[in-house]
Amino acid sequence: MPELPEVETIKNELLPWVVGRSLTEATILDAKLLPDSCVEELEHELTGQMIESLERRGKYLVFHLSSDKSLVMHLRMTGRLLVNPKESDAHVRATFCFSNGIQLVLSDLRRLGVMWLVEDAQAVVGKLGPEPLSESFTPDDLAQRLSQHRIPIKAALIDQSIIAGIGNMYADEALFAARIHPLRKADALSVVEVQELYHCVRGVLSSAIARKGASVDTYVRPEGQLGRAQLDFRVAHRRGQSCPVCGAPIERTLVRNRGSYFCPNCQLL
DNA sequence: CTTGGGACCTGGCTGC
DNA sequence: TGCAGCCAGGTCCCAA
Repeated sequence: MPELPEVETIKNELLPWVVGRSLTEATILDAKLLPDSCVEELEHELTGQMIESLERRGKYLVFHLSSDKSLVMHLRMTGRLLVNPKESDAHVRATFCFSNGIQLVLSDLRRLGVMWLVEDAQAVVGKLGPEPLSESFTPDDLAQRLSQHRIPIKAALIDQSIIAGIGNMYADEALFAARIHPLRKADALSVVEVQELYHCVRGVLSSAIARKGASVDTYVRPEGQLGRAQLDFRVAHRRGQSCPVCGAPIERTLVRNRGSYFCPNCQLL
């Protein structure tokens, strides 16, 4: 599932294909993709537009167009962006043809992905919390934000308005690395614990970007290769397997209705 | 106001 | 073998 490292990888690998290129044709095959606009209007508005730049904000992709509008995309659980896919695909939801002859395909098995064409991308991404990997984001920022919430720390880490880009998998990995139980209250962590968590969040995300994302479930990179970050996972999706630190079996519990994997011995409540 | 839980969506897997 | 039900989870929406 695309979280920050996966979306960052998609952005990096898509960049050379689309930036500076013009859209010759846009085809939306699933109206559910557009919560706020109609298919024909959006197809028409996109045609002829040049992609001036492409950026990631949280888990969103933002295509800045020559019309000064922005196409903002969220892949949610199973959305994929593929360049010139060779294999046939029953879940294609949109296709984009570019002036350099390439075809960009949006495929989405569970149909939860969405996109918006907006005057100002802030209308979509404005409510997001800080980027965890930005230089301006400090341990004090994290401490200040966590201190305002009584919710489980796991729920706080995946709340996009508190901090942007972390999803279920990387929240579990960061909490394991920091030896913090997912159900601890966000505002009850010590200064030392928050500092440790800050470094673990950044470490886990940076390593995953270096590995080009985690290919669990449906994630593949735009040119079809798999990511390798899942090979580093120590607790995520490893219920029953041995904790790499102490050997105890990894457990799964629910936090806000999300499966949460942790070591009951290393991460005490 | 905050917090928590369900809905959305589909296909693979598990267990009876 | 068949099939019901669980599981995956990002975000929105509603209720307490």
